Amino acid sequence: MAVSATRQPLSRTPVSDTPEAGDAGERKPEVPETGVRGRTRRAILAAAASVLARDRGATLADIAEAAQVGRSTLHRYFPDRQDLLNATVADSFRVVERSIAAAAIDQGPPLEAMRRLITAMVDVGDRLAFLFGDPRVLEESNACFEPDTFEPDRTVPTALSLIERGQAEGVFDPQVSAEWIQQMLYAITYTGWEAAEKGLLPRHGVTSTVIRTFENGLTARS
Amino acid sequence: MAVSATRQPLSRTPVSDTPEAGDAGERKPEVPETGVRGRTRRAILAAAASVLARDRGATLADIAEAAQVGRSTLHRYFPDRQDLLNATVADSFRVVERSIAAAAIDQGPPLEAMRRLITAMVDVGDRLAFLFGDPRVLEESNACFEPDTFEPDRTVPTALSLIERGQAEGVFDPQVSAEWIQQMLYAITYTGWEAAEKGLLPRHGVTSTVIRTFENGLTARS
DNA sequence: TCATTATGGGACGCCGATGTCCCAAAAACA
DNA sequence: TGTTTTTGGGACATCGGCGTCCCATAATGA
Repeated sequence: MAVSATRQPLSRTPVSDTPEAGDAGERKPEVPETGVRGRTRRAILAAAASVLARDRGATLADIAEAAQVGRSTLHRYFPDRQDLLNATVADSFRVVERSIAAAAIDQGPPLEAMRRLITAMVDVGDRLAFLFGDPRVLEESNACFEPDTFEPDRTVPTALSLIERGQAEGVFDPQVSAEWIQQMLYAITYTGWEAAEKGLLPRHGVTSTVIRTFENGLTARS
Repeated sequence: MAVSATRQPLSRTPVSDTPEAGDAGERKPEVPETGVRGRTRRAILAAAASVLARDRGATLADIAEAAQVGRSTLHRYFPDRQDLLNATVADSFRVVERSIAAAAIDQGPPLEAMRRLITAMVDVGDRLAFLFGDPRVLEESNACFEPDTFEPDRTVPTALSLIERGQAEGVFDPQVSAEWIQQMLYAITYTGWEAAEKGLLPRHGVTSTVIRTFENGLTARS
């Protein structure tokens, strides 16, 4: 993995690259994205995230096959490999953000909020694995983020803010940096996802195990 | 990363592919591996582990450059990319095993043994990052391991045995599987190495932070 | 049913990484 | 110093993934 969530990327807002969503940004005089196109597009994006999460360096043919789509069709939607990568990053961000937003981690006791956050993260495990599994995925797609469009406040409450709030309230370990806790949050979640992936952990047990490890570590509680 | 330490690979013994070490296995009628050859060979292997740990998919030219060696020289020592990969895996195993062996994790209280183990693992962080950073690295080099040469008993005491011993003595969490603890052991160590790698954590603080997180998790202790 | 749109697969050229070969220069050794 | 070993870099062919183009076919929808 790498689980490198530097620069709390969840607080960055991707440049409008989501055609089917709101059309606030620029003119979209292209085909109004009929239902068919939207469906194939989403299928490709989902397949890309899923395949790349399990195998970085997967070929475009692999992704097309996973999406049950011809390689030409894939190229028709995403001319470049980089285009596909950027779009998949942006799409995965939206999926993850939506899941996290539903957890309302800025409300309630930090410990419970963290449990909701972990649950939300495990739910979108493959997207997280894609986004943070390889540091380069994010770095290379950084180009598609507008450095000016920083709106860290108007965005989804970040994990980091929850961590800092928890530390301030004496719930999370104040001896280590908030960034470390964030890194470990991703690392533990990723490990849980991976363990389930290879059958080492039952799917339904991932969340509780991750939460348990996050809160107690790996020694026995007295 | 991936931190996939399935099948407790540290208990497997690679097929004799270490020319400069003992010559117990087979006839080695080749050049008796003079000092020069040994040094360049080790330089290449170290560079390969280091570079590949930080960038899977690094090119052979990258590795040669990092080893301060011409690309032809690299090919002279390792004709194939796969050859280099296998040799680097075997070499990294030896380095890691040696470091772990020095920790004598089969002696003393489990908690202290674990602290020594973590210290030893952090010391060879880049080797671990190479070995477990990408599940495929190990899978693909599995071919160079003799399935018959299984000697799980005569080998270095494994982390798993320490974990099981600790669980039996009520020191490590008995509610989760030993395999999960092992996975997390690699994951936390890897995260610490990576954090230091990107300057997020001071080098000297990695070990203590990893130990702290392993033992206590990320919530504040009462 | 008919026109439009989307799809899949094949053919092709391109390019970077790989692996091989060769030779002159540098280093090691006697 | 002279011989042998080792090295680095260039030249070359190969291979696989990528990106483009084209066309017959299937799906959509009016």
